[in-house]
Amino acid sequence: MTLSEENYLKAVYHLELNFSKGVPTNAIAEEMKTKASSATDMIKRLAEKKYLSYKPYQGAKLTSNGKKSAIKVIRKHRLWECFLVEKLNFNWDEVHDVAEQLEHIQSEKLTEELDKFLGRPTYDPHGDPIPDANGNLPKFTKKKLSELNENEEGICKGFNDDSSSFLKFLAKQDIGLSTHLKVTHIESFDESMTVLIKNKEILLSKTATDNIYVESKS
Amino acid sequence: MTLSEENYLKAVYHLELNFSKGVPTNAIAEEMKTKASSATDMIKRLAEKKYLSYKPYQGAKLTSNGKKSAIKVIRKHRLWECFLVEKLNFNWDEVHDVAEQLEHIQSEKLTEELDKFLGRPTYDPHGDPIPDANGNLPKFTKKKLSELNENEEGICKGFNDDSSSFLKFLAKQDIGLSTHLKVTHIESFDESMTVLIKNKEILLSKTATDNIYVESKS
DNA sequence: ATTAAATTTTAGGCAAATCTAAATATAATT
DNA sequence: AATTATATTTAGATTTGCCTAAAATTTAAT
Repeated sequence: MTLSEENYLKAVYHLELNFSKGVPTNAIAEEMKTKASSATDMIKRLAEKKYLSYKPYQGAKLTSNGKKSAIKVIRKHRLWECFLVEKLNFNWDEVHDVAEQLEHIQSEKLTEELDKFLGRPTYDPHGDPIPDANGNLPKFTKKKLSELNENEEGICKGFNDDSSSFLKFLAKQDIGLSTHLKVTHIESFDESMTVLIKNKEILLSKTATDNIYVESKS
Repeated sequence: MTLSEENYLKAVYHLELNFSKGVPTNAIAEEMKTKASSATDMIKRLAEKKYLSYKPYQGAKLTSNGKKSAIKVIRKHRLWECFLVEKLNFNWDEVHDVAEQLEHIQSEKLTEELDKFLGRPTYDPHGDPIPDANGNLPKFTKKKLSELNENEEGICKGFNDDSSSFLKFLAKQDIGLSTHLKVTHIESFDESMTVLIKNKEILLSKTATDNIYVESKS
């Protein structure tokens, strides 16, 4: 499989979350930052190679084979992101471009040893789950903090905004991955939230709670 | 610069050690496992881009620019080899193919942080010197153990044979990177060597001493 | 020095991945 | 339902990197 084919598979995989009954050519083209005609060409090739099923004008769907390949790439991407952040002092917002390159390195042994070296992480620095060697995702429904109700608790599992100002804000409030938190109050008029973190009560705006992902107890 | 261009530059760099007055097209083609006509094509492109100078039928020579680019790739290759061996439990003879892929990852920060993470190594697991960020090689004239005279000492800096039988042999004799050794006797009729390693005298065949590199005191 | 052998280059083609422009099919609107 | 707009596909070109076969050049040998 070529590098470009891998990238297309990944794109289709991500898009299937929003287009469950066939991913439109245009959506793929947009995701790949290319033209629809180029996307058509590639879709045809991937269909020929049985990575996806495709009928003209009806969009594309990954086969189980295609899905498996996509997940392999995603696994590598997220493992490398962990490596970059935890071992090489990268910030969350710096890892993506490099991980986009590293995810295409072909070596079963490398992936396996990297996984081991990192202590078999289950989430990447953005809080996205890392598939295991068999392609199984940890069953974890990512939920926005803003979706929790009063008195519900959760464990912080990721963030949706990588801007350095947001990161600084989080650091100041002492919020990080796997931080435990409990919603003590929700202000109805602006949906701001009072949250208990490490025995301290903190007020978070709706904008903030929309960008924090938690794993909820309930 | 494309991946293929980088590989050609690296090939020419290595070949210049043997062909100081212009690297023949055929040598490049052989090194790249491709045909002479393909090599000609690429040489022309690299010449156009000022990575090397080239006159038809006269072979190729790297420009200072081309040399700099080649050294950058080599630096990354050797750093990754260190990483694979020291952190991910690869054996010396397993690293090459993966390092061939990793050497093309583009990220100044990645290279710099990897170097730091590894403790700024100066030699890779094969004993080859690692250029620093400015392209400077540690001044170390690689010498075969077989080139030492009686009573000379040296520090083991690399091996030329990656076969697992040779590696096992080395392990059994307790010879590794940076092992100190002293030549106590050379048998003139077969050039076998008696070597003092960690207070033990060991007999090594010419075949063995030809494949062990040392940094000599003198 | 002429011929023979080896090396190198040119010419013409092919596959991957992209593009623009034109044609076709589907969806939306009046 | 006919028309307009949007989405998708096709057709034809381009670039990179490779190939084979033929032509040209250099080197070696008689």
